[in-house]
Order: sequence, then structure tokens, then C-alpha cells
Amino acid sequence: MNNAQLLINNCASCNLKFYGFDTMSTEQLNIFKESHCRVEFKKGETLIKQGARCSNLVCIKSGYVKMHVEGLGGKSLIIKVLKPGDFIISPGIFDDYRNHFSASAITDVNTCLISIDAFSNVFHSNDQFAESILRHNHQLMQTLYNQLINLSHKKMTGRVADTLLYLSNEVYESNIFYTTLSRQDMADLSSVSKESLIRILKDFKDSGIILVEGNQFKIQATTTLQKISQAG
Amino acid sequence: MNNAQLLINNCASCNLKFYGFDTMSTEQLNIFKESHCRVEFKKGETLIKQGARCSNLVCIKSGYVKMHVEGLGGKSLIIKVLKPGDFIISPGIFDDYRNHFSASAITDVNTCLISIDAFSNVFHSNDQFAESILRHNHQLMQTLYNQLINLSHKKMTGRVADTLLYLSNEVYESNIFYTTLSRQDMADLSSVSKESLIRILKDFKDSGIILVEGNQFKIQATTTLQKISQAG
DNA sequence: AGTGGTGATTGATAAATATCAATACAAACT
DNA sequence: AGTTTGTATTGATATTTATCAATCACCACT
Repeated sequence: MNNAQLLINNCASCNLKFYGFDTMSTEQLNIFKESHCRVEFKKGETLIKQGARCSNLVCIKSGYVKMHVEGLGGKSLIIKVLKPGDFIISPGIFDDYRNHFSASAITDVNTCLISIDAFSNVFHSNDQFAESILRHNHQLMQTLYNQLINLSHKKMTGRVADTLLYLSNEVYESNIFYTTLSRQDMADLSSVSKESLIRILKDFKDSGIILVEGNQFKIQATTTLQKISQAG
Repeated sequence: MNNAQLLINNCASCNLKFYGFDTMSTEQLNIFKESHCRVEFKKGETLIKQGARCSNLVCIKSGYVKMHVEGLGGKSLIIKVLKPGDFIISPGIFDDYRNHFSASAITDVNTCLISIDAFSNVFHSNDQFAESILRHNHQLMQTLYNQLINLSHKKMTGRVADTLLYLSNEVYESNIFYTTLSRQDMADLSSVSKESLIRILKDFKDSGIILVEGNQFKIQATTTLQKISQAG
């Protein structure tokens, strides 16, 4: 094993900072290191399958992943888009050991998979780590509350505006972005039909709020979008 | 202080079993006991106000509480109905110290309020307790995922069927129940307008699926309701 | 018994949204 | 270049659902 590989495979020298991992001792980082597998997923592949046994903490090293729940009649709802530095703890951990959602690669993705045993070990021996995991969880829950409000109280235009602001602010962190999400994905993220999404995108484009060229987006009028989002 | 009050005020001899509290040592239960206040809320009163600072772990000793998020234009969505033995940890704990939802009494309610400091103290010193809190959290998250699927993929009738099954199975734990939820509340729980809820209830009644007499309900055909829920 | 208030119910209508069908487009593959 | 395949787009239509307005029923208070 050469030096470069050593660096790559050592959690202590990982170039990404995962939320809460800074509370871990060298020894604890070693526990992660010992248990981890580096796995690469191709675009479209499934990282986590709803209903299957959950066996890993999934850390995203590079690429983008959609977290979605599979509903009825083949329909799907996207909860969140994950980016490098994010990780996924299946809520089944400590409970029924099942995944309650799926995660799929929307680009090629590099991951580190840490075993649940290693995670559990550190969770139990490091209370600061435990606290940050709980906090991480609460933040995800916050996202879910917002989604619930969006779905139940906002009309389509407001929800699509939210999706655009979300992608721009939280995911791609720029008002110009190229997305590998399909129109169907964007519809699943906004909880509207694909056709409705396309029409609303066209409206926004016609009113000069955004520029769209295929999957290349530019948010021109952020405040207008925010108003549309607020108005519901 | 007489004997009865001593019993009442001693967390160790509390007649309710709160999820995860069984992991606590006598000493830790004492920390809770020292910090707690017993507070009674009248029907309609607010236990937790969205946006306000979160200061307590709220344990429900008796009565029923609706957990709801306040959306836009005075609209509200009910996430969950809590009953004796349930407790509420605001997701703001360890994070922004704000409540991200509200909780209101739908009957007179007796609570024990445990300070966040005491909670934090035990969370950090008892890893089994921490694990069960995380698990508790995950279960709530599971509820949220289900709600998301319901809202985004199901039509009104399916959502109302879900509400009836939820109240029957999870809240009142009987196929005959009297609820103090108003029609508006039931609508907020199903995310439909009050009028639509009433019409669907009438449909269910006319088809013999349920009996309704004011706030007294009887589920006659559980399997039919389940089918309606599944069909979306 | 009369009055006022609140929540429940009903009916009519308008608005929001999905669905269906047809077409366009672009990449991948002979 | 022609064909296939999958996604994107557009238009027409049907469905779903909310909103508005009116009425009803029940309870508390005079």
C-alpha cells in the first residue's frame, strides 16, 4: 500500500469534515477506519434501499445523492439532495434495522461505508458524538417539518420556487448551477407532476425570474422567488 | 408534604413508563425529580409555542395533546396526537434552542416539565438513555415520512381513512372512541379543508364503514378503510 | 322562551392540478 | 443517415379539491 492510499483510507486525515466527527478521538476514528469500505456507485445506482436491512452509515465523499421515499403506485418523493460531506444514518438504526427510505446516486458517487457496529460503539462511548448525532437528526427533522408545511399549505408555484431556492442555496450553493436531476426528479422534489413542473419552470423563465437551458439553471430574481415561496 | 404528594412527585415511582426512562439510575431519576415542575394545562392551552425558546422536556401524565406546525396564512398541520406516557423533546434542544412546532392541549392535561439542563445532564452521562432518545427520535421521523407520503401521494379519501385508522389504532386504541378533536383539527390532521373532511366522513358513514354521532366514532369496517388508505 | 355565539353541515361554484395524448428533441446505436 | 430509446415539452381535458355562502344545531346565558 502506498502513501497516497494510506491517506485516503485514514479517517483521521479525511479531507472532508462530517458533522460531529470532530468530537471523535484518534482511537475512535480508528474504529471507523477499521470497519469502513470505500465503495463507488455509478449514476443511477441505489445506495440504500427502502425496506432492506440497514447495515451502514453512509458517508458521501464525492458526488450527489437523492434521498427519497417510495410511495404508492411507483410514485416517489425526494426528501433531500445530499452532497460531499453529508452522511446518512438510517433511522432504523437501534430500532427495526430497516431502511425507511431509499438513496440513489444522481452522479457517480464515492462513499465510505462505516458499519453500524462501529457507529454504535462510538455513539455509546462518546457523549459529545451522541449529542451531535441527535442534533444532526433534529436538523433533518426540521427539513421534514418544512416539507410538510410546503406540501400541505403551498400551491404548486410556491413549491417549485422552494425547490429552486433549495437547489441554489443548499445543494449547489450558487445562483448558477447545473443539475443532474431529471425533470421528474425535480417534480418529485416539489411534489407536483412532471408536466406541471415544466409549465411552472416555463412561466418563471418567461417572467425573467430564471434562465433555463436544459439542466443549466440561473436564478435571476431570488427575491421574487422568495416572495412566491412565501405567498404559498 | 404528605405521603401521596411524595409519591406523585417522585419520578422513580411514577406510574407511567416513558420510553427510555427505564435506563435511568435512581440518581439520574433524582436529577429529573429535582428539576421538574408539575403543571396542569386546560383544554385549548398551549404547552409549546413554535418559535419560542425551548426550555423543557414535556412529559404527559394525563390527557391528550396535539402537536402541530403553524404554516402560512393561519393554517396549521397536526403531526401527531400525544397521550399519557408520551413526551416531547423539542428538536431545538442542542441546536438553536427554539421550538419548531407547537403543542396544544385538546383535553385538560397534567404534565411534568423537566428542565433541558437535567435532560442534557442525563443524556450525556447515560449512553443507554441517549440511545433510546435517538430511537424515539427515529420513530417520530418515521411518522413524518409516512405523513409526507400520505400528503404527496394520496387523495383526500385515503388521507381521511388514515386519520381514522390512526386515531383508532394509535391514539385511542379502540375501534370505538370519543375524540375531543374538532372537525377542523381532524381536517388539519388529514390536510384537507374542514368541509371536505365532513363530506368524506359522511360518505364513509353512508357506506357503513363508520358510525359517527358528533364526536363519537366507531370503525365498522377496518379492512375497507385500510383498502381505501392503500389505494391512495 | 329568547338571544347570541360557535362549530357542523350542505350546496354551488371556482380554482388548482393531474392525466392523457401527441409531438419534439437528443443521445446512442447500428 | 436511419432507427431506436428515453426524456422533455405542449395542448386539451377531466378530476380533485378549496372556497364561499347559507343554513342548521347545540349550548350558555339572560
